[in-house]
Parts: sequence; structure tokens; C-alpha cells
Amino acid sequence: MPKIKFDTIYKDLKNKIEAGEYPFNSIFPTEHELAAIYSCMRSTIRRALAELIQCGYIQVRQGQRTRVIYEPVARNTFLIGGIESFTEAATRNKFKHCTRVVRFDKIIADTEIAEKTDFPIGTKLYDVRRVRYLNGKPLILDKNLFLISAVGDLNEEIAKRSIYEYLENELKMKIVTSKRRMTVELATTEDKAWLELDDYNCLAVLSGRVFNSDGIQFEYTESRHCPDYFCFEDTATRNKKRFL
Amino acid sequence: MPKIKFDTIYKDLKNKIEAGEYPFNSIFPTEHELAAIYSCMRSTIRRALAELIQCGYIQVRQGQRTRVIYEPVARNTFLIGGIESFTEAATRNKFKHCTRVVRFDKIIADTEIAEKTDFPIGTKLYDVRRVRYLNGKPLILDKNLFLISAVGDLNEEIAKRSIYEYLENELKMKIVTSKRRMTVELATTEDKAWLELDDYNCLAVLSGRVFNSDGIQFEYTESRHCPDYFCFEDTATRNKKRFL
DNA sequence: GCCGATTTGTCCGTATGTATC
DNA sequence: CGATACATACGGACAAATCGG
Repeated sequence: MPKIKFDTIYKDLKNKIEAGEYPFNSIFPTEHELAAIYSCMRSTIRRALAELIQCGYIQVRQGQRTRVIYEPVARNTFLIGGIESFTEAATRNKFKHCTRVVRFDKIIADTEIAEKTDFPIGTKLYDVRRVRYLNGKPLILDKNLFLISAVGDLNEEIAKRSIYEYLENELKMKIVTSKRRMTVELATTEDKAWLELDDYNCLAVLSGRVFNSDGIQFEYTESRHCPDYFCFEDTATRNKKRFL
Repeated sequence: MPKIKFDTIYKDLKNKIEAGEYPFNSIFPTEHELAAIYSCMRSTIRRALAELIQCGYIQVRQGQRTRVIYEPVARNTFLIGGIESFTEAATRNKFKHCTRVVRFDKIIADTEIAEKTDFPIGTKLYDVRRVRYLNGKPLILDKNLFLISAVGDLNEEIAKRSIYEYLENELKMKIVTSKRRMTVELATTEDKAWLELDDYNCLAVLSGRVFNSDGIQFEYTESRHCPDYFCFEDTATRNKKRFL
């Protein structure tokens, strides 16, 4: 693993912020000061700051000093952000988790599936459905369709652990981009069968199409979440006129 | 308005991609080629490409050629969040829209509000609630709390038009960062009173805390959306970059 | 499988512009 | 108004990953 300077600096600053060394709303060192501290160019510092901006830790404005806007959150919610698998998110949130594979089949994409997933009609796919348990409660119904020609041999054992780990480590496949869409849908009988929805008659549905480095869509994923634990967070830093 | 080179290049490339000059899954020019085309440094091109990556238009990987992954949105869904505002989304879909102010008050933050909004207890706030109509249907209940000490004089007339326009143009306030969170909640009696929820007993709730350049949170916003029209889109990449 | 060419990734060093205090 | 701090751009060097022969 090569040492990437800006990444090292970014992680160091991030840790310092999380440790409270630079508290919420305090003033951050200037780019020049940081360049001196880390003995590097200002451009390298800026690259590191860009990461801190992106993850919503600092706020930067021309002519002004940089401000820390990170606040620690006590979260019992399940946060989804970036490209993160269930296992990664669960581990980050320090939850006990397990997975039950409730379906593992090979199918051929028909008209309905093609419409929904963007896979062409006739495509050979793995159809994997898994129920995700957090602290013993069934919270998520994950429905995945994998392009067989891209992912090769999968089996139920892999599905039970982590398919992404397998794809990245074993197949050396690089997951690059993922287009996701969040909607709220009425619960189906399948949802009700597997999940504990309590009073809710809806679910948060996070569907996504994942592309590898060849630009090929190799997965369609649909995560159907119990509303009570679902939470999606996001920090927008642009001064675009999103509101009006 | 000064001409920002990288931004001009970014917009030009974006337009070309949207116009189909570089179709989905096609190969993009190399950085050197683009530098030659636009007569600028490679670093400037990279800055423009960073924007295209961030908005999910291209996919870049070391050693490989850059790929176009932009696809036009053909669907008639009503997209919220990502980049578009209510008004922009309504305009794109050629829908008729209007806004009705259903509440305009001054309040003092109590324990419950403080907990939810992060404003300290005792803070003086404007409480504005608006119902957004699309094609005559009430789809969104917008609840906003504004810090009176930061936004000064508001009135119902401004709320009916655009509060943000007022803040930015009249007060010269710069909106810098916004932390948003998406959840699914059970419908309250207030929701049922204003919105047509049909069979759903839940809503998609987009809540956010907006900070100005002083690092002061001056707004808490909560958009409660009818599920049937709600759709949130997002493109995630493994390494987002803002500037290089 | 090796090797060289290509392409993107990182970083240095400098200069100038622009917003804010 | 000057000083400060962030923003953009130029120009170059080398590293790392990939691809084609």
C-alpha cells in the first residue's frame, strides 16, 4: 500500500476533528499553516481539505477562515451513504448483524425485469434475496440481480457472507459508480412475510444500478428497509440554488 | 461575472454529453486531448472532469480511458433532492405548481423543538408551513424554522414567493452548507389534513439543517412528501473529488 | 508473461486573481 | 486601503495502473 500524502493528511485531520481537537464551529488552521505543519504544498492541503468538505466536516469560503462543522452524532439509526454495503454500514454503526439467504436462483430477464433493472431482455442473472437482521430484528429485505457473465460463479455461501467482498477481493472487480434512487413504496406480501413492519404499511426502497470499471452494469439492487430504522444522510456543500 | 475557465469547460462538456455528442458508455477524450482542445493545462481539465465525476456524468480510472455514464432521465418521475429544487423539477416536468402558506408565526424553541432541530431552547424562530401543489394536488408539506436573529424581517408575502431568494438577494446571506437526512415517518394528523395520502400511512421526510457562512445554523427545514410522487436520486462514486 | 506506450493519479513550485477583514 | 486567506491557473515531474504487441 503506497502512501498517498493527501489521504494521510485527510485522515489525520479527520481523526483530529472527530477527537475534538478542532471542535464544532471552531476556526481551522489556514492552508498555509497546514502546509507548514505537514511539510507539503498548499495544493496537497487543498486536496485533503476537499475530502473534508465532501464528508461535511468543514466549511470553506474565500477570504474567510475555514470553519469546522462536524458534530458527533449519537445514532441508533442505520445510515447509508456513499457506496457502502450492508456489512460495512453495520460494522461502522457497531451493530450485531446477520444475514439469511431466502432465495438463490438463476433467472432470465423478462420484459418486466428489463424495464425495472435496465438489463436487456434475455440476460442471465443471479436472483439473490436476503433478509438482514440487526440486533435480531429483520430490518432489510435485499433483492439483488447480478449479471452472471460479469460475476461468474456465486453460491449461497458467498451470498451469506458478503458478495461485495468476494467481487472486490477474489474477482478483483472494481466497483466504480452506482446510481441510486430512493422511493417509498407500499409493502408487498413478500415484505410483510420477512420483515417486522409494525404499524407501517410502507417501506423505504433504495434501488440502484452498479457499474464496474468497464462501464458495464453488473448489478441491480433493491434494498427494502423498515422505516423505523432507515435513515439516509447527506451533506450538500454547494451554493447552487437548489431551493427557490 | 468573471470567466472561470474550468467552469466554462465543465459546462461545455456537460452540454455536449447531454446533447449526445458523447453517448452513454462511449469513450471520452483523454485529458491531454482536452487540454489541447481547450488550450489549457491538464490540471485545469482535471478540475473540470472532477465536476463531471461528481455529478455522475463520467467514470474515470487510472490507466484506462474515461467513460461516459450519463443517461438522460426519460421518466416522468418527480425528482427531489440531488440537484433539483421543487420549482426546477416542476418546470422540467412541465407541471403546474403553486404554493400555499398555511402557517406563519413566531415561536420560541421548547425542549421538543430543540431536540429535533438543534436550535437551543429559548431561540426565537419563525415557523413557516407551506403546502406545495403540483397539477392541483397537494404533494408536499414544507415546514421551515428560521432563526429570527439571522434572517430579520420575514412576512407572509415573502414566504409565498421564495424565502431563499429573499435571503440571498436582499440580505446578501450566503448559504454554504446543508446537512440533510431522509427518513420515512408515519403520517401525522397535520399531514393527513393537508396532503392526499391515499392508501399510504407514511411519508418521505427530508429534513435538513442549513448553515450560513458564519457557521451559524439559521434554518431547520422539513419537507414531508407524498410517497407516490417522491423520488430521490443520487450518484455515488468511490472517490469523489471537488478540486484538485 | 514481459515490455513499452498510454493514460490517469499525485505532488511540487509559482503566479495572479478575488473576497473578506 | 493594505493584509490575509482562499480560488484559479500555469508548467513540470514522476508514479501507478492498464493495454496492446
